Amino acid sequence: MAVSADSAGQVKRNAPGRVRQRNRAKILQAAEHVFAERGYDGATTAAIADRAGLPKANVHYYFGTKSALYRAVIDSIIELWLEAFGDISEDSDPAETLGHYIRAKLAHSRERPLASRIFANEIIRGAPILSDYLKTDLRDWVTDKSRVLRQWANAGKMDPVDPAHLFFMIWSTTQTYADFDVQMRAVLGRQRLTDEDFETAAATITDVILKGCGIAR
Amino acid sequence: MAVSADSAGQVKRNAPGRVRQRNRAKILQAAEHVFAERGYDGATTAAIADRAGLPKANVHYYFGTKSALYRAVIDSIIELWLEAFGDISEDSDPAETLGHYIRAKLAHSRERPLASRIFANEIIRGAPILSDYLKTDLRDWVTDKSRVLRQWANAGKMDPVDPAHLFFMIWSTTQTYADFDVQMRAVLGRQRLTDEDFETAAATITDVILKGCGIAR
DNA sequence: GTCTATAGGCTGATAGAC
DNA sequence: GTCTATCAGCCTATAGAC
Repeated sequence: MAVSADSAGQVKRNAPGRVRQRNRAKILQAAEHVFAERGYDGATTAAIADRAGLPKANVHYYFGTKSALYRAVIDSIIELWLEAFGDISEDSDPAETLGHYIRAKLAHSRERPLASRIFANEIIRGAPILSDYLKTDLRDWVTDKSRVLRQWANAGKMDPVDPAHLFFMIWSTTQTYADFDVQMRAVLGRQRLTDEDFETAAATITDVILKGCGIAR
Repeated sequence: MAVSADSAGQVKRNAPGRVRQRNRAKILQAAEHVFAERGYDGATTAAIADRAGLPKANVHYYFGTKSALYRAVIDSIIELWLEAFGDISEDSDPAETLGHYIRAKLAHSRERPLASRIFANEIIRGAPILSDYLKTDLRDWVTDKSRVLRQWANAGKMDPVDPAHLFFMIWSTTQTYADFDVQMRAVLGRQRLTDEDFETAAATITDVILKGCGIAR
């Protein structure tokens, strides 16, 4: 079906690999939905194929096994995670830096709730895939940034709050808007969380945490 | 096999219903473990029966279906949830009341992590079972307690922080110690979270949130 | 009340025609 | 490269002997 590249090796339309790339992307996107909604065991390759609009056999053709597909989805999520971590350095202003970090994490919860839920499911399951990442990359990141927070505290820019537990607070308060979305909608009586809800959330979390850490603004 | 009650109706050993009650309890406990570790779809009745030390057929004999067993587990969890909510009333002292509430929620995360994880799984799945509870009991609780927080704010006892979002902060920061236990152990480099870790967590969350809400102590 | 044996359905995965 | 047809295994649930 695909039209090959011409004699010069240049790519025309439907070049080999184009369909492949598009189908892989379709499957990955569908898989993200289904894994987020049903968890690893609850997700079926049939449901993923249906959502992608492809026959089930193609899922196995492109990714081999369900487990490999899950890994591919997890990998794409981890990339996003690292981006969201952003820069926290000694010279930057605590209020601005932490405020920006909190808002970035919250925006991520809003824009990529599926990624957040898959991550949450993976951790609750005991992180069979992500265990290494948590013990290396994430741990190193926290160690590194903790140093910065301690320097801020020494310089009198903030209270001496335990850095690791402070990060746990920031992560949990922001991720809960993706993972526990249903609960918040029920409590707030919304069909969907609105712009205003997210603004109130951002303001509440930022105000409480910055003030709670003794960071002047 | 069971020895019946004697002629006076008094219960001797192995009275009818004793075995039933004990086996039901064994199955419920096993189910809590397996549902927490694997999620609803990942849990199998065989795994639950194995952990309970009973043949698989007994699970169905006592609870009928897997779904009914899951509901029974969820019901027992919700009872615990409501207990943990405790009393927050207008006359009580904000610092003491909220501090106590935060510590109670954190203690619950430590003592009943399985219940917390099952609850988290249920919410992430879209709360098929708990939806009604969230929209009624939980919503009413938040509405009720929000009134108290607003009164505290009007009386100058705390900042006018949005009550619902403040509760979301308290829930997420405390529950994360159960749900994301693996992540914290990886970051802190622990095999298990220690007494000291939980004390640091309690102090950090309480200090930041109370100070962040402008509650004097 | 208990438990073995088994039915019936769904799942991940693949063979093989196109 | 694509997709239909199909398999082997596991899952929930139950029938029926004890």
